[in-house]
Amino acid sequence: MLSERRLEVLRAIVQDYVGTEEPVGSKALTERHQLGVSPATIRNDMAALEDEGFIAQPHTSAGRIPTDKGYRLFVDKLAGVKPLSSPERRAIQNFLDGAVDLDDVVGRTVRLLAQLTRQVAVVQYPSLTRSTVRHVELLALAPARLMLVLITDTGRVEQRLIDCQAPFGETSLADLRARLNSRVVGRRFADVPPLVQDLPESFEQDDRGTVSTVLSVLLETLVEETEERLMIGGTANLTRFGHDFPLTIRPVLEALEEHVVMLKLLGEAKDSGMTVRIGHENAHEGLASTSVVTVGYGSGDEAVAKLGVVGPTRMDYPGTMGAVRAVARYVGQILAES
Amino acid sequence: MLSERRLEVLRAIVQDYVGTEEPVGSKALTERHQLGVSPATIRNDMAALEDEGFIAQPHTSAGRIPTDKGYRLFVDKLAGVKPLSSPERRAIQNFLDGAVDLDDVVGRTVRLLAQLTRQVAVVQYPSLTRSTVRHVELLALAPARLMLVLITDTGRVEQRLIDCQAPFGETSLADLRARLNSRVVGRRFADVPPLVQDLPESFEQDDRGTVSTVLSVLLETLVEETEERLMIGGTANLTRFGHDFPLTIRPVLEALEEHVVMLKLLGEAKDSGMTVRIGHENAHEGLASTSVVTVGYGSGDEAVAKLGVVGPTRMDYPGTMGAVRAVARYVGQILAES
DNA sequence: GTCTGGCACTCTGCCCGTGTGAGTGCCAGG
DNA sequence: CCTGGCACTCACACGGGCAGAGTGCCAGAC
Repeated sequence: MLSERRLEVLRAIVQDYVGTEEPVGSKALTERHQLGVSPATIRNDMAALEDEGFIAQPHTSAGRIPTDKGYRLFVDKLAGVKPLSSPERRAIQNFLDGAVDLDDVVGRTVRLLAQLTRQVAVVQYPSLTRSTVRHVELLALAPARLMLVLITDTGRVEQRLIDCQAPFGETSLADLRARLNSRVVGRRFADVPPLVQDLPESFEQDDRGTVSTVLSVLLETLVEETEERLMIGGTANLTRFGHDFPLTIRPVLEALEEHVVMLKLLGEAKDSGMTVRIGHENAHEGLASTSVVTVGYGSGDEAVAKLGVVGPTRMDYPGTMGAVRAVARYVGQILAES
Repeated sequence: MLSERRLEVLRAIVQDYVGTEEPVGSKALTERHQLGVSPATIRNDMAALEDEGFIAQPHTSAGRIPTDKGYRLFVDKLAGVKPLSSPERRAIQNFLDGAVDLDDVVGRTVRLLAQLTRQVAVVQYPSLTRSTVRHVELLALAPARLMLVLITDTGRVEQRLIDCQAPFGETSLADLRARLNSRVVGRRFADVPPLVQDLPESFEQDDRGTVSTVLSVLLETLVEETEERLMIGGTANLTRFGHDFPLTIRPVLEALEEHVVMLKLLGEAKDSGMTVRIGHENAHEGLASTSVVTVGYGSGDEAVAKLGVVGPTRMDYPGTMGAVRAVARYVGQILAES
């Protein structure tokens, strides 16, 4: 087990390295922090920390930098979550309050998070699996052509075109619309299928085919749209990444553009509470030099989606975690109100 | 006026520079191209081209590189549009044919264009101003709370919540829905306002307020949503930009994220035909080192939106223009079919 | 046992001078 | 008007030398 002071040394190394972006040496450490011991002692501690794999030196006779494992220890044991200042809190609230619809909320959140953390922000749209149905609408565009519109409680609207085998009368349409709504409004997506299974039976022979088609399209929409969407912003912040540009940021940009990859990444994080994945802990190779801080957010107690930031492993963890948590809270509030 | 050969020299310089990314000298030129004259002669021609501002040298005694003005001349007079190979065409068609809805069409188009040109792709969603109304739906969510859903011929759906001053009966609602649709379906957005102006008068006193509110929300939606949306992809290609990274690509990334900026950029381009804006011809400062190739696309004869790519001024203009034009055509076809 | 000061050692980064090569401009002659 | 020749100019790569930061280790103090 590491002594108290050695942990303190690690903390100091992380802090200094995050601030200066340069390997930090024993002398500089004693100057900037009140450790109460001499550089020589620090050197011994550093050697121990290096043996344990928490820090490393880029070249012999350079200062030390934290390893992924070092950051991990720092995040788990040494760092708190730094709360935002109250002007910052106010700014967040003001900025988010202006949103007019769901796209706007997500868009503003992304920009906010990117600005606040000066990193790349990722915000997942509220997931449909956990949402409930607010309304199902059926329109006849032509005698044998319907449009299904699904409205969720998070304000999303999905539409699907349906070609029917046989014309479908206005009366039957109104009937189906009413019955559908009475059964599914307010329900969670996952709960819908059994509730509508027997609907076709209550219709006349001629209409049953169409009713079945409509139902299957509806269920398909519920499932399909579980593929969640996300919005990404602040990629310009990648330019502050490091000195050896192209090699580092190219794979990151590529990963960010592959929304599938990012969704998988978010999916691997805990549903509630904050998750920090550091460097190689990220499954995706392109993100090996980045850390990802994510947290779930939602309108009620339960998280309906996740948001987070992607930045260099050398990031200000307490600050970033504070910003991510705060933004998630406010977005949750906004969603609950609307 | 420049002699035939000097134009030929400029063309050769542009081609070589685009290929090698290095300043091109007189000797290398005579080796790679059959110009039929000696390096010394080329040098004279180069001096003349430099006097006219078409080429420049980064340092004394380095080769020449084209200036913005040089590229302009190249694009206007010297370069054709390089048609795609037929495998490429087939790939485009196959890839776009798989799209299931508008978002998917736009998403696939962006990815396609980015891959094909190896640059950043920008695709504007089909504009609402030029679209027509396919259906307007009114739903009662609560006695005094309506939802307006607007469906366009390009497959977009917009919804708005409306709080009414007074409860609005189901009969009146059906009435309003029917009258609205009979008047506006098939109309262009811009033509709608005069067509619905007198609607409130035909309703009973009690309902007039609500009808007016609904109309104003509808008109607002038509106008508001004229703010067009766009999708951007292929930003990872920016890493192939140049040697002096951060300074060059940072402003470009920033500009790309500001959709407002990009929309303005697209707006400045011609509505029909291809537009190429080279370097400083772009109003936005961050894009001074990029060229933007755009073209309108649409389901019919008329363009409903634009798409294009953003790349370094040193780009393969004929190839890029060919890809952009081809993609625009196929997207137009897809839109027309759906 | 633990901390400390001292010392020798090892690198990296920087500066500087040199040399080479690519490229130019100019000029005189075909 | 084209060409070959020639002198000139830089950017860039190479290599030595120097300074500085940082380390590891060891012997001695508390």
